[in-house]
Amino acid sequence: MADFALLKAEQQLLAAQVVREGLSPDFVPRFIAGGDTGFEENGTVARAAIVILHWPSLEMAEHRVARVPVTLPYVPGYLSFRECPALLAAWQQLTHRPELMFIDGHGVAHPRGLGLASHFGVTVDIPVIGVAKRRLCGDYQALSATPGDCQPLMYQQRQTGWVLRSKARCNPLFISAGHRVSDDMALYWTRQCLRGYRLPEPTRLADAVASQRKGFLRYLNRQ
DNA sequence: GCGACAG
DNA sequence: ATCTTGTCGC
Repeated sequence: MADFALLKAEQQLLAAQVVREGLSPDFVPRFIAGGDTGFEENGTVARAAIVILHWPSLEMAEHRVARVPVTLPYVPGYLSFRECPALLAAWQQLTHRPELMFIDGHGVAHPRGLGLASHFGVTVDIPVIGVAKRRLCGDYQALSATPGDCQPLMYQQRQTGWVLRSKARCNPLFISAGHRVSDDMALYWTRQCLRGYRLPEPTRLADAVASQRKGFLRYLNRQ
């Protein structure tokens, strides 16, 4: 079994390296990436997918998948140690260098400020935004039913991100800075990448690739 | 002690 | 995350 006390100490060291600012108002990326992880072989193998999209069209320019044996069980608060290896393997296969990336999971909206998006961000040192579908920690005021509405996510009297109603009749998204982005820019760019679905395009497409949705891969290989 | 708990 | 079809609601 893993030594979580040791992993906790490592998280604290990495968390100290997280930069919660970046992306000036005039920032214009050429490529935006999206990353997500799935599992196969009864959960013994992690399958990470990273997609590269053109900005502002958000059309896919590249997509890579990496399979890596799982070394740790899923334990809330320690997810990054489970998924980072596979994500890094996919990252090394890329031929494009994105200026911004979205990852399925929390950034600093984590008990020790080091969710997957922050862990990966600090490791590759590029701007990363965390997009989670569920809350890990923190509280927030109720959201209205209006699409686009948002509320700050608070944890121990500090804002750790935003809760965003990205689409009508859908559960909200939990947006947080991963690395080299501010809370506001994380929210801004997430909104910029929304195209009518609950998830922003980078994460939505990475999820489609990682989960190998039937018909999606066939769709990619055609045209 | 009890409840919460990303993917 | 994953095992899985149809079904109710907007």
